[in-house]
Amino acid sequence: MKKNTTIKDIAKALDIHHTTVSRALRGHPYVNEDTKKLVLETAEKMKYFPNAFASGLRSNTSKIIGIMVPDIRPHFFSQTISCITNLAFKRGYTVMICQSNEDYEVEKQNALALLKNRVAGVIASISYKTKKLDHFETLEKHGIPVVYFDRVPQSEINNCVKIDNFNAGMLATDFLISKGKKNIVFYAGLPNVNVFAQRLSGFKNALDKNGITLEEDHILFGGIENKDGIKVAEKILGRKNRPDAIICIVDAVALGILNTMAKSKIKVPEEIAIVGFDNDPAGALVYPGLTTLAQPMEEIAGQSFNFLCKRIAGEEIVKPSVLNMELIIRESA
Amino acid sequence: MKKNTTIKDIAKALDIHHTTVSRALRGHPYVNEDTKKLVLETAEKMKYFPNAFASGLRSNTSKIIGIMVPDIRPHFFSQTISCITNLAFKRGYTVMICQSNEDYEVEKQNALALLKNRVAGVIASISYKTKKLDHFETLEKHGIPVVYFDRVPQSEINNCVKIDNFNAGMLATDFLISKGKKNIVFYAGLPNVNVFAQRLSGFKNALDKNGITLEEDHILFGGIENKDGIKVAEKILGRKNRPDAIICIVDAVALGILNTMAKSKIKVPEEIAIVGFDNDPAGALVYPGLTTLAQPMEEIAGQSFNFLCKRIAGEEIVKPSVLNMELIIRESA
DNA sequence: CTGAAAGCGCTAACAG
DNA sequence: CTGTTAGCGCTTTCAG
Repeated sequence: MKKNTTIKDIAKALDIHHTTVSRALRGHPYVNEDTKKLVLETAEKMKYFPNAFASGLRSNTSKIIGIMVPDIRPHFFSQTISCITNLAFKRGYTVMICQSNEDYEVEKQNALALLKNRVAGVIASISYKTKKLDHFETLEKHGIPVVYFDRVPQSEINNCVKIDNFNAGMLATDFLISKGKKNIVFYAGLPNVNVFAQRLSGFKNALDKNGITLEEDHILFGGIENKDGIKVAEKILGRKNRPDAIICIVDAVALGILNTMAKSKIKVPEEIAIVGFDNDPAGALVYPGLTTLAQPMEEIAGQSFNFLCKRIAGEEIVKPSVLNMELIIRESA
Repeated sequence: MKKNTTIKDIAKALDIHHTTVSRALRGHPYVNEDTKKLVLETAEKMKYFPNAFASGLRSNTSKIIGIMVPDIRPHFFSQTISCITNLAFKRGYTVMICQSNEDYEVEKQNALALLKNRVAGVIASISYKTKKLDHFETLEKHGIPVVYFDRVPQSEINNCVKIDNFNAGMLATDFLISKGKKNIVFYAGLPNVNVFAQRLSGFKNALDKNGITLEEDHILFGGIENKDGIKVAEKILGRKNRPDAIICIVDAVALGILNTMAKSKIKVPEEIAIVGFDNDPAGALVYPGLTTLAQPMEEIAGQSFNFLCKRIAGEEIVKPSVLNMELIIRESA
């Protein structure tokens, strides 16, 4: 293990002061062109790499941005993280990624880890269980700006990028109604998850607007995994008065339903149309393909990163970004 | 923006020396129990957070580990990154994640970024285009150990966790033969990608072992996306002498084939059986479900992290970890 | 344009 | 057990 080259080493080699080397390296204006060139060449030759600790210690900030999510694995998060990482790279930032696994205590510790490392800012999507925001407040108090996306705290007004889920719920419903469906079931997943509740409100609103009365048993709750879709499908197939369409707040469940329908030889979308949410890539691979509402992931990532950059630069965000989901029409509806 | 509390602030408040505070905070043995308790309490009260820059500057290392992958988004990578992140968290590490987008220059810059931040170690899966390893050598030269997984450099002998792809290719083939299939096509994807070539060798070997002669047109090459599967399926369906099984080096392509078969009302697996690789989650959601070979992702993550911890601790890895893929039997074969 | 001096926050070595 | 001293590598004054 070789000792790292420092600016002092370069200075010694060139018999100048290390301050000058520092200046030359950073493109400071007050440096003789020749000196500068010489320094740059020598740095290259001596394999100099700046020490982020030392500069961080001085500036008390880094070229790192923190990303906090509940889980890296779902398509939505891996996709947005990937986009943000690419954007960050272009601006000379490296990303530090934390996942809470939907655990409040872990999320808290992650925030502290980012604080210790004095990240320049944080982009976060919070865990379902997070009610208290003190760990984020701590970040802000230490001058680390936080921008939220997707799962934003209810109390946060401006520093966030969110989806108009109400509108998305309407969009899905209107689309099915326009296809002549009248007997639409809405699978709302877990109660008291904001995002889901908003989609449900959109559904109700669309029915209302179209003068369709909502049947009591047309709203279902339950888990949000594939296997839950199988349960739902079986329940629905057992009914005497079968619905002619199902809207599902997550694709995983919709795919479970789709699968069960295929096995039961129910024709989709003729007998039952299905619309999901979130544009899971599997939806494009199944047959029939799943019609779904997609988050504009690149835009979400772009806006979040943009907001964060602004906040890092000291600007204030005065209006949140509210983006719409897009209907992706495939075969299932 | 509040100034951060430092150990000196605590020292001043308690009228003791900051060295003592430092010792107390780190659980150094030579500290009076009472003093220690007092310091800990005061630190808590004054909202002290250690400054990673300062300690990093001293020790020239951090509690950060770097993860380098070509792309965060594919299921395999998001899954392994997620596992590694969780393991790292338990050991007090934070992770820094870099993606190269299969670009050698970006990979190089990412390595430098990790170097600047003096990460404690790196876990890497290299880009297809990476032939020169100087950026990784630079890391090693600066005392940053690198452990490779999945896409490991050919020259790397010990510090890696890899998959026995040859064996996996055999496994898939043997399975189909055991099901009575004789006329098996192998879709080998891009030529000169190691992983794929090894799977192909396994296929050839299995045929050989079973006394089946390999037909010229039973090995196909092409892209590795879903749409390439559609092309392949169409090509095969057009043949007078249709194969009775297809092995596909990636699930994405296998799923494209499966989809086309469903559309063409070809019975799977009766008329054509299909086996994929990599256990894409979509394979579990389609009907019929895709039989596939799965990487033991948790084990890969665990071994990689384990190797890295050993290397950080100064131990040498004397034998690479070679793991086997597991056959996941669903309906398609 | 260049140099000198000081200090960011922390820890290691040494002396009490 | 505690305090002193020094220094990690860099940047920011301030003085030439």
